[in-house]
Amino acid sequence: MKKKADGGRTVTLKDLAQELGVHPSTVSRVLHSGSDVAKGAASAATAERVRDLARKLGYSPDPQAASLRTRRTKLLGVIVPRLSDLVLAIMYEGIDEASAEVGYSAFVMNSRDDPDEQRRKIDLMLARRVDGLIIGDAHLDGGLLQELTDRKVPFVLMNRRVPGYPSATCNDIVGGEIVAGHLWEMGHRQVAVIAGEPYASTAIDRTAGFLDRWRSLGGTISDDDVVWSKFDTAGGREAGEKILARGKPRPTAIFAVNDFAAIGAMGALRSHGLTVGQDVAVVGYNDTSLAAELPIPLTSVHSPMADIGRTAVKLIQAVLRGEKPEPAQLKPTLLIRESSAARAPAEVSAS
Amino acid sequence: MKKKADGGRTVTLKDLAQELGVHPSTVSRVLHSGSDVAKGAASAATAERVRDLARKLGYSPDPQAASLRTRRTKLLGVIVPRLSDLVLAIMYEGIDEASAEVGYSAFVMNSRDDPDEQRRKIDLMLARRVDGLIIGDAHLDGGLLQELTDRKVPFVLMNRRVPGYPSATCNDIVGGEIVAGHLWEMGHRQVAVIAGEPYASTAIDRTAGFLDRWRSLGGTISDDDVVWSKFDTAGGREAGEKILARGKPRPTAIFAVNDFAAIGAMGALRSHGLTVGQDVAVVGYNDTSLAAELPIPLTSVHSPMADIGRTAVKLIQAVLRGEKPEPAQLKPTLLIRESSAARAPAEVSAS
DNA sequence: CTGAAAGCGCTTACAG
DNA sequence: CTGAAAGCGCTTACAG
Repeated sequence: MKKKADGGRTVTLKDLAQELGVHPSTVSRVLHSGSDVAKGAASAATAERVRDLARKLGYSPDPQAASLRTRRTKLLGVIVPRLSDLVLAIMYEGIDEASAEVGYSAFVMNSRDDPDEQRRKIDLMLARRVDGLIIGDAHLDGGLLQELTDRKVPFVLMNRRVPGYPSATCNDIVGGEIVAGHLWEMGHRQVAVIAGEPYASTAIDRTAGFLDRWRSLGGTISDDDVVWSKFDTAGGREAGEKILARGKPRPTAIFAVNDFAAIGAMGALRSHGLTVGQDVAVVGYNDTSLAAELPIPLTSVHSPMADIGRTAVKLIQAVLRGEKPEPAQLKPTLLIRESSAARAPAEVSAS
Repeated sequence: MKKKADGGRTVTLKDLAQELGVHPSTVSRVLHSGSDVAKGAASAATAERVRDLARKLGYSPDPQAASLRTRRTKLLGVIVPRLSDLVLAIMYEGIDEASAEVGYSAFVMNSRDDPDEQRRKIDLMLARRVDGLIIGDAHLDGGLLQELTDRKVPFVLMNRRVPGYPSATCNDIVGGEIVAGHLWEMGHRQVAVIAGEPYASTAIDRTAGFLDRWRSLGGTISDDDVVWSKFDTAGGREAGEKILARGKPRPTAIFAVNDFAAIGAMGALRSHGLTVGQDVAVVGYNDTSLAAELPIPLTSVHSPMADIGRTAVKLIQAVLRGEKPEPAQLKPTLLIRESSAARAPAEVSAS
């Protein structure tokens, strides 16, 4: 743990210099040179004495002082819709780890997907002088992003992408395609999609991937088979109710672009006396830790959430070095579980 | 949004002073005086000119520079077991909001309930020079806390308490009592507890509250009816399996001290062909957003998670003012749902 | 009411 | 190889 100098004060560079009888600048130089040799910073002997004492006294440099001088805070700002969304929480865990590894610290804030709040939170981050931003709640219209670009604020997107900007996401189009292939193969021909929020690329891409593949397999699916919804459980339940209330034969399978929405849909199905996995197949997305452990385990597209967060950190580092990194799209994989493991029921009556 | 000066540079105090033809210290004084009158800081006229220009140029003070001078960073460090634990994520949302309101910013880090990691993360926080710590993963043995006290690091506990230290928690003893009362009233006489991790006060208090009330109602419950477990879904499933495998009549009700563990237990029950809410009642704790929306809605003790986070911020502020605040115990309430709404089944065969 | 100075802890050219 | 100085942007007694 961090040690204090005798007086109870925190150890400073000056303390080290004084005790060693050298100039503070020498100490600083040594501590910034490669750890083995003191390449040009000081004699090998001096360097060793400096490093030994620093270790002994538990010296840790004051980051605010350093950043005042270097004009870099080693701080990253992260904006997410909600940290209580498990998906974003896990991405943030990836960010936190990866940024610590490269000497950065991260702040997170919630925007609740509200444009005013996004602005407000970004301002708070910039007021704290973060070196760069990781934006996990980008909206497809993207006016805000253009503004940030104009103002030369370094940022990358995570979780949701917007064409033209660096981003770390799951390849959601492929994810949607995989689900279509799976359900088609299981014999389903009547399906519905709980599509999420139309301003989010995750929703758009997963849905588009699904529809494209479905149609290319010869399937038919109409506009009212696609129900937009909130990403949470309540939103999924609502969408599920809507699907069952359309006065046309109910689908034999439902693809929800998010596990929580899928769980909500499972609830709606059960309220109507339907058994998930038997009467209606359900597939979710993200493979959150819950999916495998639900009473009826949920088939879900696994997306490498922590890796997406880690990748976002790599990308922002590149941006801070002045590069323009390509969007990274990480690979999804389907995990088939009880909720969609049975073949489609032979026929379906109007619900 | 933050404006830049003409040269693209960030606006500084000096810029303001220069443009107004006054001394930087005057600007600083004005900006720190109460917003209406410039009590002693400058003439009303000067004060107004300063404030107008500051607003016009979008001046925002450099926090690292200020903190270098004031020796306070307005930074709070928060340690949690896992941010991907919904309960902690919501508490953190409360912290984030409340600290922003008082001009603080918060960092979060995961300890995964590992003592070495707790130390490491605390060191990282202190290296960043946080003013104080909010610890959400305290272990009851508490050696670490004594150390922090000795080193005069300001901190408060949240979520889990340890006697003798300031903390913001749910009144978990009362929470456990309420559940015992409810299950007793519904006619249950054979019950089991999925108790969580024995190093966490949440687990200990909820279990103890339950057992005490249960016995005072005349109920009997033996040691092997209490199964310790991890707090997550997988842990709950395991514990559920263990309860069903004991070779004695299965309980008619299970109290899991955590919603996720409860969901896991529901899964285990279903695998054994049992229907939750009919064959076996299940009660969880925290009333996470999922509980109400599950296929079989889960009875759960609501704990005011966001409020607990907000309260922790209030407490740490008090500690930073040199006070010694009393532990705050927020009130739980029971929400009865389908998983425990039916009366206990009349008789139970060995499972 | 306002100015001038000192200094928080660090880093970084610049000398020598 | 090492020292000395300047300065990052701010705040805070201290004068006047």
